[in-house]
Amino acid sequence: MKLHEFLKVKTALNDDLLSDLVSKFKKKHLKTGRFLLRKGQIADSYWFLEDGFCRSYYVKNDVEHTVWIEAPGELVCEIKSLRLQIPTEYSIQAMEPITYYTIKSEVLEQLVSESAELQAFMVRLWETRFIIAMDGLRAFQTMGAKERYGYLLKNFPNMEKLTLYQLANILGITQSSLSRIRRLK
Amino acid sequence: MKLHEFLKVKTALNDDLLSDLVSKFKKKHLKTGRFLLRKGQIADSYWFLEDGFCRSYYVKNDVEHTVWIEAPGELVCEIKSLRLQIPTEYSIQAMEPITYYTIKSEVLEQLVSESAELQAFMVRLWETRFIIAMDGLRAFQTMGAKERYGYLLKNFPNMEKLTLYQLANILGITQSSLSRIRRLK
DNA sequence: AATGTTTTTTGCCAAATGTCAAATTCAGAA
DNA sequence: TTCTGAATTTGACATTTGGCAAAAAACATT
Repeated sequence: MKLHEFLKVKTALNDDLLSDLVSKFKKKHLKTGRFLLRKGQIADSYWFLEDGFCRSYYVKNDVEHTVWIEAPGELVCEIKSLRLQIPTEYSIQAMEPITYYTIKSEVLEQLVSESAELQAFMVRLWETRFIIAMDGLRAFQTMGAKERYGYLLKNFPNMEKLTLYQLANILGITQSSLSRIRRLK
Repeated sequence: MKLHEFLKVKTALNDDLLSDLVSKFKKKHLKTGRFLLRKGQIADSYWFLEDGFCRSYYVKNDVEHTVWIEAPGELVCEIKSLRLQIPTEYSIQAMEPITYYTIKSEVLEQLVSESAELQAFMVRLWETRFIIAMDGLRAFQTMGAKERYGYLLKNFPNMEKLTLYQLANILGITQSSLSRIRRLK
């Protein structure tokens, strides 16, 4: 079971606590195109993606902007909506049939508050996300589109899963620009 | 004492633990232009900025790129270098005479590991940073330079402290472009 | 006030990216 | 295979942004 492995590797929980934690998750499935979260909802869960990719997108002026891709083996959470209790600006959609485990945030956070190991895990989780986000920001601040494209592919090979249009969104450029960038390299 | 207030508000520590924690920080000062951290060093501390602003910048091809501004009342930490134990890519420089408190990461993290309240505080700290970073990423992905400029000023009025050149860096454009954007608005 | 330094603005032109639409390619369904 | 719809590429042209250097403005020092 991937969730079990994930938590075993990432936390220092003993087997009892680990099993207890895992048992609090519910296994679910989603067909291609269905949503883990839809714009306007208030997020109240964490999801562990076991299998299949999702993409997060943002809608502005009736246009979809894909902002990120969620890969199997990741603990996914729309923390802004969850923490501020505001409707989320994002939709998280299954790009293919997915298997995931879900846990309500109150349940997870109750467990977290009772376990130093789990708290440490959460700190690391958000630290790591923050580091990745800051590296991305710097890519926008200091690189042109071509260089950013190379950076993204090198560090996130998963991006190959996206359509040209979606990948261009993530790079902050148009699909025609990305197509031309590809041609020249 | 600003540090004391900061921790009192942000953590749910009782007065004893709070005072104990505060006592582990050392108060320091830095003159304008001096560094909290220099490129190539391995970060091993957290800093609480009590007074005065700093800027973080990144050097690429011998050119400085200001990437962010650190304001009084913030707990500052170069988490990538600290966590991965790699030389930092950033320099953090005092933009004016600053007063700050410093604590070694081992010391803080030891205390954190012993206190559920402090652990919760650290989780919130990095969650919040992550949210801000993701909003910034989305600004790059979905806005042009003009709109991004408006967004930045509205949400981070501190940016007024920066020179045109530094602000342009943060926006990912050149100073001449920013100057032109300003003229038109 | 005079001087020197830094910051900002501006002009000129080049390069990058955007917009829109049509052509082409690709992939799956029939 | 053939057909169909989606994805990608391409062309023509507009707009934005960059690079560079000089001019102008703002600031600080004497």
